[in-house]
Amino acid sequence: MASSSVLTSQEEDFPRWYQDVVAKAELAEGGPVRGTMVIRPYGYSIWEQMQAEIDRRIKAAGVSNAYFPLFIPESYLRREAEHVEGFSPELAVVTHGGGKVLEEPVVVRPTSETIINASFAKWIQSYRDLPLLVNQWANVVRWELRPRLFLRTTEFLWQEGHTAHASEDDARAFALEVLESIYVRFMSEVLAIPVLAGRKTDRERFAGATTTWTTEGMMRDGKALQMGTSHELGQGFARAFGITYLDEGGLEQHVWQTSWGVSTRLMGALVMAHGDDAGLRLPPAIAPVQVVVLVVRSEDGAGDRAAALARELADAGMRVELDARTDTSFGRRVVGWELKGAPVRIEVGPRDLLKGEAQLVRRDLSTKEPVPLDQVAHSARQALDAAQSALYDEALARRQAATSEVTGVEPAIEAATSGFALLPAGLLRSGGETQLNEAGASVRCLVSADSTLPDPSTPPEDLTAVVARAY
RNA sequence: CGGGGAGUAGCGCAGUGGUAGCGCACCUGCUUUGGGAGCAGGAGGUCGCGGGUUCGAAUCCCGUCUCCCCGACCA
Repeated sequence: MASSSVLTSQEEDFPRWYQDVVAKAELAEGGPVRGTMVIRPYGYSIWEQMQAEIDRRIKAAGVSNAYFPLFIPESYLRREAEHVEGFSPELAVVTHGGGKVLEEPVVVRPTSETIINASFAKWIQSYRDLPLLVNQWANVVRWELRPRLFLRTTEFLWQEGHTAHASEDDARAFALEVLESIYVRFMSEVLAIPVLAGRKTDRERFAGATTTWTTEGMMRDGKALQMGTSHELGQGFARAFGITYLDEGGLEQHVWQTSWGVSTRLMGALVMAHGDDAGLRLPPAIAPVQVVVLVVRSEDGAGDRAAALARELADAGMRVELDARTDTSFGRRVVGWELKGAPVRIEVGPRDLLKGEAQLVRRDLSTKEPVPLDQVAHSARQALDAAQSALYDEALARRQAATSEVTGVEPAIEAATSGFALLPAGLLRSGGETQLNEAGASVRCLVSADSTLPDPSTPPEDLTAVVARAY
């Protein structure tokens, strides 16, 4: 009867709670090789929603999808010095193929800058070929010693965009457009997670980038999660791979590039930003099942009425599932849907029909209220809209309450034990960032004084450092 | 790589030399179904692997493999 023992409570042990939810909501489980992950059908359906939303936005920005090989010649990685140095500790290298030792080992892509830029070098001849805007949806492998489902796995799924531009300004503008118009908006409007958009410090910068822009979200335990990055790559890869074009004056120029990605880590963000002790709380915009119509008991026409309601809701454009199982108790089915985070539940039983109503339950608030049968579609739509903004508002209020302004490294470390610390970056001086790292915290990003995206030209020491513990 | 643990049913665990067990999950039947139902019956294990000691090993000894936790990098 008690539903309290379904999950470890967040307060008791947040990491354990996370593991419990991922397992019991049937999102994912570990694969046979350490660090690998089986994404289960329900988890994958959420990822598919994310993909659809992100893909639509990427295409709206003028980017085309393509696909590049999983295997990359090892020599490609070596062409950009900082890039190979950054990735070599986590590379999976294939040394045998077809029963023979390979003449040149191939690496399983940890990211695709090198192999994509080899193509770009062939495709780009003239300024008329620019900008070149390409994205791919793919799996990548980065060998992980301490894996956690969705957050850090050896193999993960992502989208990686790669672009080439005629000027540094064009490249920078595009990197920032992706960050703000695609990532920040997707995360806040669809995932209902408020994020801080800022610049990475040199220490946290992507291997091979000149500037890394990031979006950082706060999880319910006060820790930060990097949710997406957009890099300015400068001309490093262009020089390494000979990506040149003739400008309007007939002069040979190297292109300026960007790359940017979000991964299945977003699944972890979704779980940890909204979930509570009863399970997931999915924002309606991303929920595979927005409304579940639950038949309490099928007697006295309740089953038929529920099925009709489900059709009505689907016709009204909602993603609906009818749960008419009679071989499982009501309580078990309720707990199951709470674990899976369905935003709205419509309960229909004989007792309700006698009163001409159904029960509408909002997952985000745990409120249950009767709704006249002929108004269910209208009420469900309203509840979905309300839940979407309520989840965002709650997450934002939580972050604001757990963010404090500090004026020194020590107070920043203290504040980071429970949330974000805003520290004038000039106060970090030489050893500040190291001191933070030794204490288990880090500079998640640099933002302007009002916590908005900083102007690219502002020197780091004039910005505000967001300090937190991070996943 | 340094330190600390663990390998027994799908999952979680108990079992210090004498017939392989418990909870959950699973199967069958009946009663149930308005917040993880009850009863009865049932299926499921080369006890990580190899060797040794012993009348007899999940248990003791030797070896070996794997996994997990804590310390440096990463979407």
